[in-house]
Amino acid sequence: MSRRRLFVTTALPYANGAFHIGHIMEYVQADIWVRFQRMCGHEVHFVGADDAHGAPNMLKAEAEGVTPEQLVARIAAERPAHLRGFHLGFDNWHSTHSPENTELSQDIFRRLVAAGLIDRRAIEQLYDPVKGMFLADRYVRGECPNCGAPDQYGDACENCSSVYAATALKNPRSTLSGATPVLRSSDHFFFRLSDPRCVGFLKQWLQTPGRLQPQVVNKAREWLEGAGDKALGDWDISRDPPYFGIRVPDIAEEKYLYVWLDAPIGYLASLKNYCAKKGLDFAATLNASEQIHFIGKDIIYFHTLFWPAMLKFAGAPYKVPDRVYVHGFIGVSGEKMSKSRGTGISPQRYLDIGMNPDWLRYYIAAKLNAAVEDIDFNPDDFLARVNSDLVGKYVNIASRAAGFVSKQFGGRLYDFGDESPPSWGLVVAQDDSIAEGYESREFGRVVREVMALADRVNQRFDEAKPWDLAKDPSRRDDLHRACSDALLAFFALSVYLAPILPATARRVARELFGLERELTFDDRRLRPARIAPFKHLLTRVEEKQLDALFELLPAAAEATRSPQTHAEHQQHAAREQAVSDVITIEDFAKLDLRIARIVAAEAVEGADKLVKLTLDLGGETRTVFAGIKAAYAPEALTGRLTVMVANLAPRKMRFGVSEGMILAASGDGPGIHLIAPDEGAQPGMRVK
RNA sequence: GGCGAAUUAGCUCAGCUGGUUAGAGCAGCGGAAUCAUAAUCCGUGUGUCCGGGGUUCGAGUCCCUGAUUCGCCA
Repeated sequence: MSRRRLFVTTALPYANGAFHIGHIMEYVQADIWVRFQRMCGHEVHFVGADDAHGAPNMLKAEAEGVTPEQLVARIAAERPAHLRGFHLGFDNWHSTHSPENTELSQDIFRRLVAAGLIDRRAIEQLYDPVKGMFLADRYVRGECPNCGAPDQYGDACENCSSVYAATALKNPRSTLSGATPVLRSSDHFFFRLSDPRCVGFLKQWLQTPGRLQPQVVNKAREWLEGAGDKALGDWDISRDPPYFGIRVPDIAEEKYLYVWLDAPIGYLASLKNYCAKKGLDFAATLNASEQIHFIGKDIIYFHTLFWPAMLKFAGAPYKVPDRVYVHGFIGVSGEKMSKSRGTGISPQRYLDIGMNPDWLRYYIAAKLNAAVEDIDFNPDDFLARVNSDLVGKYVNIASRAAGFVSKQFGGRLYDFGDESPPSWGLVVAQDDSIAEGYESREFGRVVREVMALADRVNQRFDEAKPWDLAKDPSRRDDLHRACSDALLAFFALSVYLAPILPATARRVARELFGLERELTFDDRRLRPARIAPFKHLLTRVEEKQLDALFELLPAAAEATRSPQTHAEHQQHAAREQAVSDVITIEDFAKLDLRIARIVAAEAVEGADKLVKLTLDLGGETRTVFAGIKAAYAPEALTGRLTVMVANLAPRKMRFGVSEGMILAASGDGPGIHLIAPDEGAQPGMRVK
């Protein structure tokens, strides 16, 4: 096979928080694929970057009292340790807030202007007069213009699922300040995606065989070929200040490129930054490489319509993506993962409590295929799978055979010469299928095949009965052959698993077989001559480790088990006068208490005690139902600061989902007393 | 609401363009073995292939319909 040159990216994580399990899944998928390509001798430039711009980052930084740059830098500082922790072999990790990205984004914008694909149009938008900024749909709430449901977001109604413009909401208010937004006009730039040139190009781009998964092509075509009110629209790509982003070039006014325009360009910026470090020519490298993006299904729209069209009409040296590989979401125990609510598995915690990253990589690989399907992380399944497959089957081969060779043959493996050792031969014969599985991202199939081979090797070893052979000096040769065969097969299996288990395979190669270089896929046929005394390669997953990983979940389970409302919950808690059992500082640390600003409060119709609160946590907005109607008029609450439990499991109530709980004191008598922080506290600050 | 996807053994999942009695791993049960991190090996599956129609000599696989779950409708 000729040497491929590959430029591989993963979707850029938003730089306002740590990695979550979904990011790690995507990186593991891409990393496995990349490692396999490298093992085949192909040249890969594998890059990522932080997605730094946009309103949410700006607001979060503001809430924390830092600049957006400081916020982004703080998040960026965490990245390397997490990436290394999971053995993710990115060549470069950069940021969209960088000179390269500014240059490339402005260049692409100018070229699109030159191509006649950028329009300037005045549009009317809701504007927050208090905050002094235009409001994206997510920052406006009001009554649904269709069904009248209260407190709906500015884009769609959760009650009647009608879709509308934020300007259509009745009694709208800004979730940032609580103020009533006003309509204001401003000029925006639009990318003319509906231009026949774009549509024509995209139709052809989408259909190229091998470029996209069929499901993705269908989805994209649906958007592309939509008619009537579903027709493809032009894309609003500029924002007015204040905005954290890249300036629209060549105009006097202060306007910024929309974060979604500069984010994918961050792929190129990271490559460019990498090329500079390596002394490579950026344009030449880009053009010589297949450009491949791994993304989640949530951002198909951007990567199959805007992104290729932008690149196409920007012209050389830019080139359109060769392939976009889409994966589904990862859930935990059947629950949907939520970025904001803290459910799911914390990758940070996984590493902190010392769990082996290869376990997670293996489990993810076992569940992944090339389709756009969601997968589920199930703790019991994880434990069973890792322990029985990796320890029970795979490592066991080396563990049971190595002792004989070390003790009886001084670590020397039998020389089979031209003869093909049976177990080894069995394993090696499967190479095409394994390679094809990796190439096509059918990792689940690879894992199944490798484990089936491990089964066969164990079976043959059993049939040879080396423990009997060892008792019969005349059969010494048979013993040597059987054990060596098993160990050679084990080595070949390790080569197969190396993309998935890089750390483990590396130890096998170095510590057992004395191979000091990186493994290649050709090494599957290598027959090492010696093996060092066996030492444990992988420990088993212990249940208590999973308990530690999920420590936050028992509380969530408790909360969902009982149908009591928050109001009752709060009152119930207050009734118990005796001081509760002693807890440790660790127990206390589980509580994530935050300063929250009540930006809106309204009585809940049909509920005696409930007030529906909209809380600003500093860049993040939560809805909480609190049983404080008896003590507080909703109007009196708006604007004040209080303390909330930010990591309380969300609870579905009759009137909506409550995403936390605010703190209030109460005694035997009537009266509820909301907790308020001292002056200077800002929304989002942690209470501890 | 419209469009789409999913629904296969207790659990996690394979089943390509329809073709013999529907499969794997794990768990369970029975047995063997003792080299190995209680790992391994052998044996063991009466599953309404979500329900209901239909096409066909033949359907988990195609069509219609219903249910549930999820997604998209930018």
